[in-house]
Amino acid sequence: MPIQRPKPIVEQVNTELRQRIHDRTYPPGGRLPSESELAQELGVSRTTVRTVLAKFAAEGLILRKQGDGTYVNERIRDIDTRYGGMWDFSRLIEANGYRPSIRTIDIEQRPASIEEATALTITPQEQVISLVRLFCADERPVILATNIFPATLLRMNGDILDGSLPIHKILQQHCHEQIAYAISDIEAALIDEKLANLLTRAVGQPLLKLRERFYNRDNQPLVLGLSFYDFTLLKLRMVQAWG
Amino acid sequence: MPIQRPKPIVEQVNTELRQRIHDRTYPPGGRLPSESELAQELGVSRTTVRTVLAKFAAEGLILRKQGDGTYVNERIRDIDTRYGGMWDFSRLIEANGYRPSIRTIDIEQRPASIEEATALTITPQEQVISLVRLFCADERPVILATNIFPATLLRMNGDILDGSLPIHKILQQHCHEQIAYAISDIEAALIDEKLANLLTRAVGQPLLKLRERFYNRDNQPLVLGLSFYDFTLLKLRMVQAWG
DNA sequence: TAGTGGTCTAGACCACCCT
DNA sequence: GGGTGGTCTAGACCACTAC
Repeated sequence: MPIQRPKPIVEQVNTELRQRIHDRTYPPGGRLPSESELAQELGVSRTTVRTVLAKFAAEGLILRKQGDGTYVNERIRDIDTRYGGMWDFSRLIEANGYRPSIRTIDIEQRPASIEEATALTITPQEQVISLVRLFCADERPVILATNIFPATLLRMNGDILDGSLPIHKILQQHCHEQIAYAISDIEAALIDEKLANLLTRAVGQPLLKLRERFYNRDNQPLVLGLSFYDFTLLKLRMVQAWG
Repeated sequence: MPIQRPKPIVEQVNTELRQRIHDRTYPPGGRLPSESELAQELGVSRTTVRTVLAKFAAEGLILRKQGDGTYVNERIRDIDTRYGGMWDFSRLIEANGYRPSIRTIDIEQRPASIEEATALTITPQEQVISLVRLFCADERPVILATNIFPATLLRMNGDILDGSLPIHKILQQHCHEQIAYAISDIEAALIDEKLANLLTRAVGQPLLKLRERFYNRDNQPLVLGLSFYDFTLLKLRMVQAWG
């Protein structure tokens, strides 16, 4: 396990310890070495180790007991808690034990609607890119996701969007924009005929509906997301740790 | 603003700075003093200030720009992002701008079902407490919440449960147990006749359904939660920050 | 009592943005 | 150049738990 100086040490320690938990070097329910031991072994300060362990504890991945030790949480070990879980549908599908694939249903450039223009702080005349994709788990459709962003964000105009990428990667690659945070509203909806067709489910059944807005560090709206989520195949699971 | 030594300094700084953002001492979109200035003014180390600011940044409450400064996120300022948001329904109702109230629908002691016993790691013969409550926003019913926990957890047997408390306070007060983390599954459901009656909504409309499991630091299951959530009145909103 | 995690400090150096 | 946030260190002291 070579710690390389040029890359942030905290990131390297994070990756290494996460790996050790995942590959059962530190078994489920088992105790980790003490912070001092880890610091010495990895050649970093105890503060650095604590930064990483604090992150794990916030995810519920480990349980820390003062005066005792740090233990791997066997209930969380296999849950991918990085990011909020909703950003990257492919990872979500993988975390549920399926093989992810993506079908691009539609991609078009058109003027923004009133609502879209308001949310993106542009004028209704301005052009937006609308990207509609179907995420599948083992070839079974589970999520229908629509993303809308201003066409002016596209740096390389002749470029063809890579529909296999998660939306934050598309922004990064095609627009040189970095997503800083997202606000998501979770709702429920009924399957209509169009959705039933795409998701191969029965009309009238309940679905999860996710409305998302993504912003960069300058608080500029980048993308809108509207997703329909078949929770019968895919668990939308959140872990919340106290403190 | 008196910083008292006996209580954790980080907590005091957290409270103070959160207050300043909330009461517009640092106005929406405005810039905070630099970390060094804050450290000096509050009489703490820069590390301590950074610990607090890192937490705010993770909630999306502030936006930090290297070489520039730290800014209040006007889009998040009024969103209560502490805890995951789903634990404390009364706070959730308040955060949406309503006055919360709670009606206890039913409270009983009975043997655990197979599923309950499995989830709580007890035997089906063992007794559980079932607490059904209706949370209202300005007297309008919005959440029907059922909590189930082993009767053996109750320390004071003659005691009457305080139905006005959030579940983690009940555990604390009546069982001397501290919730360390929770796992929540978010689903959608259709309103049936019973729900329609309690929530005064039409049969067949979609609802959010939350399945929650709460654990203590020893990874012992404490409580199960099953809640039906009327998202038309109450936004279930999550903020996810990148990094 | 020994060892663990919890708290907090002081300060070094770097990368980056502004003017 | 001067100030900002980003990274990292070494070490002190405390609170708690197990033995």
